[in-house]
Amino acid sequence: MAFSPEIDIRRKILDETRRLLIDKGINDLSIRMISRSVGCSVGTIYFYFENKDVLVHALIEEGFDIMVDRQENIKAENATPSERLRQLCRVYFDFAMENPEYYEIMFSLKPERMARYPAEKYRKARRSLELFEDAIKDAAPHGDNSFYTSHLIWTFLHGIITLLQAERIDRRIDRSKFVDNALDKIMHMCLRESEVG
Amino acid sequence: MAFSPEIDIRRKILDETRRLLIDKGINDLSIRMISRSVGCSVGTIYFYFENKDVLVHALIEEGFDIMVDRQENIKAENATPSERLRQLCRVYFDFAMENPEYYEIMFSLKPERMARYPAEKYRKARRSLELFEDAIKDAAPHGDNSFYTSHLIWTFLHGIITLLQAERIDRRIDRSKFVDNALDKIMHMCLRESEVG
Amino acid sequence: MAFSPEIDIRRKILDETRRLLIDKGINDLSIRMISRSVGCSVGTIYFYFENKDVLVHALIEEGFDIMVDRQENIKAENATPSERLRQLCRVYFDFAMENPEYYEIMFSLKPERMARYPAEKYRKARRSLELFEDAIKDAAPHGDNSFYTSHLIWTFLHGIITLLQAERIDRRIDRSKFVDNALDKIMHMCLRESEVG
Amino acid sequence: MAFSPEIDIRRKILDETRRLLIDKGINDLSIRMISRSVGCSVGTIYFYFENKDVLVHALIEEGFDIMVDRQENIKAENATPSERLRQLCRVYFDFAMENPEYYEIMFSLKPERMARYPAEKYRKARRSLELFEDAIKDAAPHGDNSFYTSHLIWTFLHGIITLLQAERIDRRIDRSKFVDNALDKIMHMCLRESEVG
DNA sequence: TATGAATGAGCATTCATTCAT
DNA sequence: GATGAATGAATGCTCATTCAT
Repeated sequence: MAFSPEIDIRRKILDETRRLLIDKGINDLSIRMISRSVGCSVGTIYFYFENKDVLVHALIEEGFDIMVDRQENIKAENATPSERLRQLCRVYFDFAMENPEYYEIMFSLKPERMARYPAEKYRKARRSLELFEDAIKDAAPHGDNSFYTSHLIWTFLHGIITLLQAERIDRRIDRSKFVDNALDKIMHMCLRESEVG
Repeated sequence: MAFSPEIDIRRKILDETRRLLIDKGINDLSIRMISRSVGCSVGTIYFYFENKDVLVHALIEEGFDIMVDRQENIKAENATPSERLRQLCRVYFDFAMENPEYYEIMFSLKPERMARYPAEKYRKARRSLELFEDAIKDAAPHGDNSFYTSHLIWTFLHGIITLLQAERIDRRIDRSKFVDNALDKIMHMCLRESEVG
Repeated sequence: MAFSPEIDIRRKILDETRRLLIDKGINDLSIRMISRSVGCSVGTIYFYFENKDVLVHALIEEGFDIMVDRQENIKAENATPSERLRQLCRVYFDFAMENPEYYEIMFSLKPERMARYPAEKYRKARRSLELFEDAIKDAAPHGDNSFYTSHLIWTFLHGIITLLQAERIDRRIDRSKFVDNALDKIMHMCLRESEVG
Repeated sequence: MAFSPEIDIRRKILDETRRLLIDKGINDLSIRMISRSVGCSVGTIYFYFENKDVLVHALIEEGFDIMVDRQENIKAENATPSERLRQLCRVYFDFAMENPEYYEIMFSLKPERMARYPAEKYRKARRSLELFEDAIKDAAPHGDNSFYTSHLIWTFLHGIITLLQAERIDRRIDRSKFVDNALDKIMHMCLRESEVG
């Protein structure tokens, strides 16, 4: 009971789209390009995805699935709460740097430029941030502004990620040290924030 | 030495392009549209600008001119160095929020997706960051990592700006308070960084 | 002798097609749309109808069935022959105005632009005109040009109908009065035609 | 000072469009088809005509120009008023039969299926009908319902024309006699109408 | 019977760019 | 300097139709 050579065209469409996203970006991505890459007709794309936005939405969903899955499966039984928070940040950062195409459509698309991401799917998108919140609560249990703080951490991470991906960070700066240092500061901020603020 | 009735078509092209950029965004900006707006032929655009990328580069340059100009003209004679640093951040943030389309082409375009921004123009682009560095040196004269710190501040600001512009920040969060709070933390970080690190 | 749950898919296809024809028009009617409406696959449509033209022919046939049925079932036992003729005209006119999309495919499609309407089906199409002929014979029994006259009446009715449907008739003209008046003239013509001509 | 081989592309586009309209009809007319026929690129069509509707509108205008011109230039100094009216009808009929493509877009397009014909152009479209009105006033000066009557005549002519063009008229009917006979009746109607009504 | 996956050609429209004048 | 005519390739998307299962 062998698989046909075209194991799963839907899958192939998603994969090729992702691949193309990396070097073309969302704006220069076209259905025809994808169909050429996949080796099928344009019509076939439309058979699996109602339109271009729906196809991109499917990829966004995948991205959140993968990222949140990684975040939830951090193995750190003996780690201190603050070590866990730091690992969460690392996982977020690493996911972004390893999957710039996912990251771009997940966090950089301006809503006015494409159909609104369906509301029901937003829950998963929010899950990532909730994990930050939870970890902050654990690391600094006396504070109650974990919601606020999680956004601070997130925006900081996002800034580093996007400027690195846009190649705007001076090459003299050691990327790894920079991130570690930034995370140190984030950690510190969070503790003070929760203890004091 | 009279001016021709069309004082400066090149100027007019840039002005109209800027205007169009602001309400259409870079991706919906077309040469034809610009020529229609300016009231000249497409050919004329190509007379002054080799191609679309060159025109966009000119816009990027203008963006930096405007922003750096604002940063350099902060009037704060009696302000403390740290107040000045804070104002610098504010000016950067405000420029970004008031000119999202400029900000996007200045900081979010991925270099592999368009003709390389000419090396000589990068100097002006770097000038903005140098102003941060200088302000940090003043505010914390004993440290020597102002280069590093300026990048930290910058990435933080950039993260907030881009997530706000992509409408990813929860609406429950008061934008103004969030930014002020973030700036407080940035300031604090910088001083400790410079004093201690 | 139980019916299958899908009593008659062919019937359902025709019904949905008719429904769609009415609010979309023949040109915006697509096989896919029909299959979606019916709840079957496109293949199923092709199982019952060789191609789109055949399906449209079936619709034309239905149109003639409905119209001729109405014409034949005029209840007017005590009416004079000329009153009956007038009613026949009214029924024709009303059918056309109530079912513009039907009327269009029945009478306005140019034969060179689609597969020839099958010869055997033309009989029913002609039936409508024969009813006019019969009525004219009754109303003016002495003439023998009822064939000719029926065409005159028909073309007149058709002209009014199509110009009304194309919204070319001045709005100041009261549609109902206009038609009544036209019918008066048609009647008058027919009598004279038959008596004199 | 010889003409270039492409005397006037705009003209050629209009001519080819007209030619294609004859056997394809408005619904199966495509810009690509036209460009192929003309031997130019699609872009060239769009250089001369903003879009498909504008191109068709230009043809409609041409049609009215030609038809009204013919109607206005009837030479009939010694003719009686009723002879003049009859000639007007003849010219209308002949124009329609000789130029079915013009006639179709001039009088059969349903407004919901394309952009509204620009209001300012309607004046010329109405001119044709006004000529009928004037002729009726001359032929039957005592009546005052020439407006109404002109519509009657027009609808009658239109019905004959469209059914002939759709090849719905029985071949046994002699087209020329049929029209003459119909015109007789129309004439008669008009006189009575005006005298009596 | 009925399906669903797939195709290839088509649609109107827009684009950056060229080039003779 | 500046124009305007022209192109070829691209865009997202829809279509009638086929066919192995």
